Amino acid sequence: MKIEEEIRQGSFQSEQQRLLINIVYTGNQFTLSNNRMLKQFSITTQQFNVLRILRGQKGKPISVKDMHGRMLDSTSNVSRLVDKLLAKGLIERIICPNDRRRVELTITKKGLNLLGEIDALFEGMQQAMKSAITEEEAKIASLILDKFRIINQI
Amino acid sequence: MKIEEEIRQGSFQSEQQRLLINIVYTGNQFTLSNNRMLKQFSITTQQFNVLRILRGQKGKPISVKDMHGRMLDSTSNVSRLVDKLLAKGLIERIICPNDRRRVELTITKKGLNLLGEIDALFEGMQQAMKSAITEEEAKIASLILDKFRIINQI
DNA sequence: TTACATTAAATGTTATTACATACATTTGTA
DNA sequence: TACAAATGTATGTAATAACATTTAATGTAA
Repeated sequence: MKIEEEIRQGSFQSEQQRLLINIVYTGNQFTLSNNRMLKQFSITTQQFNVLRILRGQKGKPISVKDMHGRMLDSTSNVSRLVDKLLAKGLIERIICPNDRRRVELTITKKGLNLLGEIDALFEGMQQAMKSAITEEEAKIASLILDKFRIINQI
Repeated sequence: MKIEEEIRQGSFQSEQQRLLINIVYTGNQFTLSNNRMLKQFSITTQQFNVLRILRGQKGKPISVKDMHGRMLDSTSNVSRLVDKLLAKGLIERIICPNDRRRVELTITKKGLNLLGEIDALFEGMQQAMKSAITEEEAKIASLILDKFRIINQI
């Protein structure tokens, strides 16, 4: 469905404005759908993102600050996300001996196992995405979004 | 900057996966930037959206339910947004005489004036968007996003 | 008409956001 | 060494989000 049908808006000031609304709307939908999917595993999207970044580190620890820089939602409070994940035994938290201000994070086996379970569910979404648009279309859209993002720097 | 540089992620499972991350990240950035811009007018992005939908009605009232269906963030609690906007005198709220369950909303002159002030500020963003990407690019990206959104229906 | 289902809006509740601020540690410089 | 500035993390907070539930009005069928 076209974005103007989804939100029942007749017209936009410009195609660029329409795209802006489309991005925000589509992003919100994905986030919401992800939240619901992850609820059965008792974690939030943000916690899931922390876990995935840690898995991507392949054992190499990462500081709270660096984790923050890599998250999709730059306002997220990593300290508190870490608290939650620690309480569930999904990550480990070690104060860096060289610089005692720093806190290094790693994922536990339990965390990896949880991600493994979730991966299976996300396979379906991977397939759905591939049947919705081609690889070429995805590349084109990503390039346009990359350029479009500069308007935030104002 | 490319999305993989923004979030310092080396690679993605697929181009479609990369686009998904790109949409969510870009949408979050816009929302955040909007929130900050609107703060000087003491309204939130959601309240702003309600006001804009009401202005688009050109005087024709809209119910809380229909307002909900047209919002970008489908989880927003319109009743409470209405409370806030009412308290500021930006909208009016009338119980529908034909169906007393329904509540009809309209924007006040004060609300229209506020939108007018904000419009001026958004002009700059409109220009920035137009210099970032062409009309053609915006159309192409919107079409791809429209197709991509079907993956949420799973 | 009565009983029950359905619809529209409001309200309750708990967790999370979006900041601001504080705290501890380290760095740079005289 | 002393000491201000900078850095990394944690905490305080008021507002908001994400539901679940409730209230009130209407629709519908026996």
